[in-house]
Amino acid sequence: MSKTIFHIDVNSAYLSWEAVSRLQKGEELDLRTIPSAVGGNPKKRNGIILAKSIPAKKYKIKTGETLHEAFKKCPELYVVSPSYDLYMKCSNAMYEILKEYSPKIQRYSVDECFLDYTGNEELFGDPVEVANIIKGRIKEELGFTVSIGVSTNKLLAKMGGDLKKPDAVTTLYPEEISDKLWPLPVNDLFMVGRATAPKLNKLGIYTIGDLANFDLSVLKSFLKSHGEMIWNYANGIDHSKVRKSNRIEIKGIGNSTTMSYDVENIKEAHMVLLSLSETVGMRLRDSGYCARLVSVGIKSSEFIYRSHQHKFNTPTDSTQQIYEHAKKLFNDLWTGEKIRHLGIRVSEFCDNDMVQLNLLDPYNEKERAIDKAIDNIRKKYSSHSIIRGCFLNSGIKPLMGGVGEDDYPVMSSIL
DNA sequence: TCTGGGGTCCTAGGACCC
DNA sequence: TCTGGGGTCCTAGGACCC
Repeated sequence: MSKTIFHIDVNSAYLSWEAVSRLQKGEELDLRTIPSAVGGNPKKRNGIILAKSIPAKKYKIKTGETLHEAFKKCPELYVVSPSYDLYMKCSNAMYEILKEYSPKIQRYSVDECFLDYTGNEELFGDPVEVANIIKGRIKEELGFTVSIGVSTNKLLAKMGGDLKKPDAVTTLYPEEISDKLWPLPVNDLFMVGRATAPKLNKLGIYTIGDLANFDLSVLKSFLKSHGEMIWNYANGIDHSKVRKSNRIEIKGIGNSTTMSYDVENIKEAHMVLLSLSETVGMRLRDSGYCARLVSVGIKSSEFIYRSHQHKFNTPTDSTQQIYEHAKKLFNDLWTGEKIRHLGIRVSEFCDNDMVQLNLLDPYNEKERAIDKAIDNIRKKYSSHSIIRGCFLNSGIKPLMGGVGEDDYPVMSSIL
């Protein structure tokens, strides 16, 4: 029996949500009606556009470009800083509406969900009509617009929703693939990105249709399993399930930062690592896991990225231990190049069952108690209510991670 | 290209074991 | 001492997503 899947995607999510929130607070101005954007700190060299309004789009402002570039194109661009707590609230509110139409919902990202509508026709009615009702309710009750794709699997629903934005419901059923999907450029296909598209072009593949009708075995010899996957996608084949998730199970936690200047001495680099360890450690403990793999990555001023990782037998969630591992990895990795960007990631999780841990772990209870106490103070007051002394007057932020602003975004509890 | 930050998955090669 | 092949684990790096 064939399934019925919806893909729901918030249009320019961050910007829409900022606009709605401001209107609700009584502001007159609707950010969506002027050239505006959500972006990182414009004074820092790494400030970039995270989302833009439709009027901003007319100035050819693109997501991901620097604020500097954007201002050159549109000097009067109105830029606001991101507020992740707000986005999580909006995302949750949308999820609450979706839940009324099916229990099988996968929260794919903060602004995207898959919904398995299979078998619910008798309860709520025709899929396209219901998709329109959902779209209308979100607009009416929450104040922002979504695009919904309707089809028989997740891939087609997602590609379908992309066909028309904003504020639209679009079907992409298997019998519509050749008309609606195949004429599109191949890089519009999910999982065909910057690296794959030129390779496909070299094989004479320019549209999704070209890919769908290309010889699979030849494609596989060039692109291995990735080739087979995108060939399936081009033909509308996808057997993945809507994985029910009111919270997504996470596999890794990482934070990284581009420094406001290139770091060239080891002491400063270590401070940045400590700062990142603090954020990663807090999030890890908050998630209820311990990790047994730590990796460290460096991006040089020439944009060359390298990483080292280390796996160990005793899982940990201690800030201090994460930092010690990170420091060792960094010292192995660093050859003295100017450092633009540093990152730490932990993965290979297991539950942080206390009893077992205390038996196995040299990381003593005192250390654990300190981490816990600090976490509680930060949760109760603010993330900067307690910081390490070494950061005072150092010019280095004591808790790094997250985009732009100083506040550590507490997202891990839901995504 | 004055190129962010947070994720996931895959592959290749080396080490090590039987 | 030279030689094998298969399996698993670990690490580095690449590619993609939002």
